[in-house]
Amino acid sequence: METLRERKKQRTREALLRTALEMFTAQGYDDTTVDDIARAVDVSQRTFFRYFAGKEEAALALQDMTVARLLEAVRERPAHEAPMDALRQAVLEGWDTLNEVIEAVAPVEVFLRMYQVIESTPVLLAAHLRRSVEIEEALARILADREGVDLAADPRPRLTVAVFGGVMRLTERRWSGGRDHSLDALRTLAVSHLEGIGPALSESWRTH
Amino acid sequence: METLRERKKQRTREALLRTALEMFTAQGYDDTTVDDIARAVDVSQRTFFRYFAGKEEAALALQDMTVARLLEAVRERPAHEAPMDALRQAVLEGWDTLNEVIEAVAPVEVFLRMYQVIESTPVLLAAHLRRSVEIEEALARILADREGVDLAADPRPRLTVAVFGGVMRLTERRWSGGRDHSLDALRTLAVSHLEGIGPALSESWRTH
DNA sequence: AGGCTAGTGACAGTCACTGACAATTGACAA
DNA sequence: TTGTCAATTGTCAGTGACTGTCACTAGCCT
Repeated sequence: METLRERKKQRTREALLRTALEMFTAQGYDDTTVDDIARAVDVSQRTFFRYFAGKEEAALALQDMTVARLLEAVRERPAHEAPMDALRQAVLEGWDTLNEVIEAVAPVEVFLRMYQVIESTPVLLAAHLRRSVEIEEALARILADREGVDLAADPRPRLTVAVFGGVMRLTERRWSGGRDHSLDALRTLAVSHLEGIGPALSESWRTH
Repeated sequence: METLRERKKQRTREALLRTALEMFTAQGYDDTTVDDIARAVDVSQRTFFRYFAGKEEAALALQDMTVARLLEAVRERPAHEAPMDALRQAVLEGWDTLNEVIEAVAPVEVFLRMYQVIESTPVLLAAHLRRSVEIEEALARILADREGVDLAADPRPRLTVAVFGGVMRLTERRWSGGRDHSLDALRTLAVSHLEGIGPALSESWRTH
């Protein structure tokens, strides 16, 4: 059983996060000050920064929660799958179980809306991209492990992940720039992009 | 002939930029305040912000100067080249003529050292990555134009650029994390990575 | 019950950045 | 050359993210 103190902390953190996400999606990231959030939760601004390293961290918290799951999913993919297939399947799997991961904090709808906010807020997009670099490094390690190659000597794990990551970021961008902001549209677009890598890399497009 | 006023402005801007780059590479980005830079150039802090939208813009100015050249180079690549080849050749070409572009402001050495600073400074790396998104969008437009396809309907231009961009960012990262920080090492690594895309995407690595 | 300590609020300070206004200085015509 | 206009700059005040410090409160544990 958790102690009262721990439960209180948990509640404060969740209140801050929920309020922050609500305000970010409602009035935009830049137009929401940390003071606003703290005031709405009725804690001091200083307390906000005791729970989150910065405003960005709160904004990206939901996306962050899905990362651990993704890495796990890749690790658990059957060994016979080609690396790129394992990555694809793991991502799709992650989206299927999205709700289980974030439901304690926010509904899937908020997760998806935060993606729009991220893509349309330069400073948030920048932070998001920087984080994906770290995720890609972790993925490369997992792939190297899975395939039994030496990450220091063999560039293929990082290369595969770089290609995959580039395509996934394109997917995020086009999805959030499009009209259909459903999870299903995201899935469809991702699969279509991943299948399109081969054709796109072929010699010329004009000979159709 | 330029007017005196314009020459003065030019001189102020270059002094600010040169000083900023010098301080960034010498003592790090975070440890250099805008006040430091302004004081060193003997202008007010306000003036710094009249020449640069922010501290980041000064830090990324050199890298920015090479972008226009890169886009031009892609446009001028022979039409028979495959899209990915055109991108590769344009980048290599850009590095060959690097000095011509930036010599008015700083030597190539500073350009290369700023890359280390960017890669090792989270907030700068984030800004750099965000900018590459915009560059990729421009590249996709150029490719679509070159190949005569409709960017809105055909995902191949963006897909190609996404893959290319992912691999180039991997190149930057590994280069700056390595030992040899020469332009030649960067070239070699880029070529090796671009050639490795195919093999990395193959079914399995274990069958060698 | 009372000491210990984690968690918090209040306060002061730094740094990036912005708006407003006054002072300066180059440009240009009379 | 001189006076006017406009561009450039400095000063000042303010906002917002973030950090260090310190005293205080409240849960914890004996």
